[in-house]
Amino acid sequence: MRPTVHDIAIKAGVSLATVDRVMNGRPGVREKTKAKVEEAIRSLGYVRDVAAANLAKGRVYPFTFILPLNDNAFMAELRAAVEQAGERGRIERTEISIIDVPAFDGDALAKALIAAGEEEPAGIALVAVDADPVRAAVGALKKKGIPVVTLVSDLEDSGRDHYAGVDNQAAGRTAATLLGRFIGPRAGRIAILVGSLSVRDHQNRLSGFSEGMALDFPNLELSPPMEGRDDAAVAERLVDEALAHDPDIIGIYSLGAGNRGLIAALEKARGNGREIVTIAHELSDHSRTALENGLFDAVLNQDAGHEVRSAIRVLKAEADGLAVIAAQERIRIDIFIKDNLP
Amino acid sequence: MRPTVHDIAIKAGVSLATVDRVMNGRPGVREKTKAKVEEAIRSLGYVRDVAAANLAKGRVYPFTFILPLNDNAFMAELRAAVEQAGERGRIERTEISIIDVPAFDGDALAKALIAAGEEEPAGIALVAVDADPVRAAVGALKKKGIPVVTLVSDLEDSGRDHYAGVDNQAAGRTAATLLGRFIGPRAGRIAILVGSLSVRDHQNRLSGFSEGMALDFPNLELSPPMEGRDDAAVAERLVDEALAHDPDIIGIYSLGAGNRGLIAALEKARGNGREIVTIAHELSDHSRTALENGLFDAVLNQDAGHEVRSAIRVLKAEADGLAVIAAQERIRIDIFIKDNLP
DNA sequence: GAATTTTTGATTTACGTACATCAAACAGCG
DNA sequence: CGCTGTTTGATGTACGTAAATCAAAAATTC
Repeated sequence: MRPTVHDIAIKAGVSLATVDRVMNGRPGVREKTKAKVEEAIRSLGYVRDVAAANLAKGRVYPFTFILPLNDNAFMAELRAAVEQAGERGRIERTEISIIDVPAFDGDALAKALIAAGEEEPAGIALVAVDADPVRAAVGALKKKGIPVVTLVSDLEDSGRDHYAGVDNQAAGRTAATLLGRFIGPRAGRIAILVGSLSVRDHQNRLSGFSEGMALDFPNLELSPPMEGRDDAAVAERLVDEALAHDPDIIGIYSLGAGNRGLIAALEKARGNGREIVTIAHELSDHSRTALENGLFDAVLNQDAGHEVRSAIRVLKAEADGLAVIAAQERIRIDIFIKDNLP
Repeated sequence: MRPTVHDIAIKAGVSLATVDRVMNGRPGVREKTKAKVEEAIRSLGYVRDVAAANLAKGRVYPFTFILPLNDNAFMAELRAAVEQAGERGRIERTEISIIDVPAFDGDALAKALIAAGEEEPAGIALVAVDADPVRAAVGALKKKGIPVVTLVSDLEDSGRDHYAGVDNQAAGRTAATLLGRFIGPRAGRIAILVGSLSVRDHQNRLSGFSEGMALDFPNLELSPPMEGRDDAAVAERLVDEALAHDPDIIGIYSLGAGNRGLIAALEKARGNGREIVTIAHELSDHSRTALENGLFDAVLNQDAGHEVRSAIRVLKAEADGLAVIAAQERIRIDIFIKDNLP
């Protein structure tokens, strides 16, 4: 049977109260006694029953998630994941509230952060926009002692406690390798569709992709990136134009959202007898279908659910002043092709 | 504040005892009263505090895992995952014991299953070997009412409750697509290295691979599969011989374990100026290094930790007579290339 | 309407931990 | 030695649920 605080008390030859004092860092215990208790804990291999502890504490963790009002599938999934976590939160004693902000708008995000801080939550998660007001707002939150984690898109030099998202540089390199190898020895040009270069994740993907391409595939040349603002209509127009004006385009890397528009453009291209090797990001109903019918050759994905759960774990740990096992919180870059769709 | 059983009792105008009777299916409650209570539960949105419930029940779930004595990295990882789950089990109130059996030995496995059943555990997980005695043993366990899940390798028509592992047919197809596309339009022959065709997972991978190859890559011909018994030395010899005798081999699909031997053979081939496009299974230190230095082009992986945790979740649900959300328990086929290593 | 059975209520204990309070034992000091 | 302050013990309550017991009330049967 698993040891309890009672067993510790007996083993250490002290009272329950003293064990409690040691375990919860309360004052009034001599060093010698403390050592005895800690020795007993070690030798019995005691681990605190977290469920019982939480039950006794009755503590709840109010967390605030700040999400961009983006109508693409990935953000919808992310939002759903947060909401789901909120429901399950009743069990994990978290209480999650969501604040919406316009997408790609640093000032609005900074304002939202400050407002969120007023409520003194136990932690804040945000999808960062790379802008100085945001950096400042995060700094202010940290000064107030509120744990902050960035979600999906990071913000360097902001003092955030953790980044719950994929290594986007690596994601870009992954895309480069797959695209280059799928295309093979042919020479040609690659079009790049980004959402916005004002978010770190897109910047990093682009840089990783360019780096990987330059290194391994001299036969392929990159066109300057097109900014689609994660909007299907804009993306469709941009891709249409690019394909029309440049017959040498034989591959596309779409590193943002707005896959619907890209798919529409690719369908037209296929109608004209043109096959373009394409790699996109984020698995959704649309991108899944595109994989199945061969319009997309691969999709790189980050699991929104994993990211949200990781963010919550980290926020909780920070709130409790516990250490975070970084390796355990690493979010994987999933590669999907038509054959390994989940 | 979250509603408790007390709130339910008040809302329904009954006593706590009656609420308890309804919630735990105890007898002695009129239909009308039961309906009142259930209505209160619904309207208040009550969800049982699982942590508190488990605490009160003090129930433990003794589970038995039967694992093959295989010295390859994947099985070691699987074993480690089970052991880790065992330690964490103190919290989740599971008590996991491991039974070792010789690898690929149906009779030994069947015997172990019967012995495990004698102990009347709350559930049994096994890495199945495709043999009739095993099927019979599983059937006997089910007749005794013991939940059984297969792990990593499935066993059809055995009555097992669940399979916690990847879709190996799909994994084989995935390998075919990647290998075919990486090779490109060149013609040549593909060598196939299997562990043993007496386990379902290897059978299924092979069949998926053959199917995918035949369908999409007529330029590539398959050599008959070589059985390496997941042993590094055997694998090395087989691959050496194959490469020596057949200069047309331009790709290898290794669908079992024993990557060390394969890597050794590939290194020799590279020394002779021969580059072979290679896809293997299971991410380990060896295969990771092989990816990094280009000996492997892709590695397909199943996350042993996920599989074990899924198996435990399912066993627990079965033991409690709860439904399993199959979609949630699907194990993904991870694709790794040099750029997205975790 | 009395006897019987079924249903419900009231109350208690337990799970493992957190936290508070009060009393007792102890140490150090002049 | 008595005084002060520190350390420890003893004890109780709480968290939300499970499970049991016994008494009381209601419904059913004859």
